[in-house]
Amino acid sequence: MRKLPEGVASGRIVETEAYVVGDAAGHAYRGMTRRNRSLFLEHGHAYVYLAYGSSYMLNVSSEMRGIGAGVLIRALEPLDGIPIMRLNRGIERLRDLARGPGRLTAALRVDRWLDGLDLCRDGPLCLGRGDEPGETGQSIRIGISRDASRLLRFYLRGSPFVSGPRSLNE
DNA sequence: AGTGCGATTGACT
DNA sequence: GTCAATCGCACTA
Repeated sequence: MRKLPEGVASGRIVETEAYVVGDAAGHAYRGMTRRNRSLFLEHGHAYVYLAYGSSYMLNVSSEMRGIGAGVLIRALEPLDGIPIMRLNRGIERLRDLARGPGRLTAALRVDRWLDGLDLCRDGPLCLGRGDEPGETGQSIRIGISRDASRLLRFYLRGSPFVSGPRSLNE
């Protein structure tokens, strides 16, 4: 759930990727740096960084304080504040509003200022209860070369709101 | 101080 | 399907 001056925007997380302890593809692999320090916060904190100079990525730290690991939030099924997301994205199509990690942060207007935020407490950005879990599929991660074969991407099976090629979403 | 490179996206053939 | 934009950061010297 994202709180903005115009109102609340929220949705159901339908796709994630895990970057686990000892993961060569994870940003925490070579220790703590200025950019990745939020990955080492207690589980449930936001790690936001800029990728490719234009897209923000939203992660949730997943281990105890001092251990670097996290989960990348890759796609959202928009539920509330859809007009707000449409304005933030500059497009109309519901399916594309938050399908992809960079699109998701754009739709929710998530940027570096939210880095380090506790997502389990009431605030400008927070996680809610997961009603309707649904059937989860598993695949390799997208855009990853190191540790490429690990099945650490999780998605809601059958959801039109997940990103990635069809071959990974069966 | 300089260099190389992405956990992507949107535009285009 | 292909491809370039874009910039903060980690790395080297």
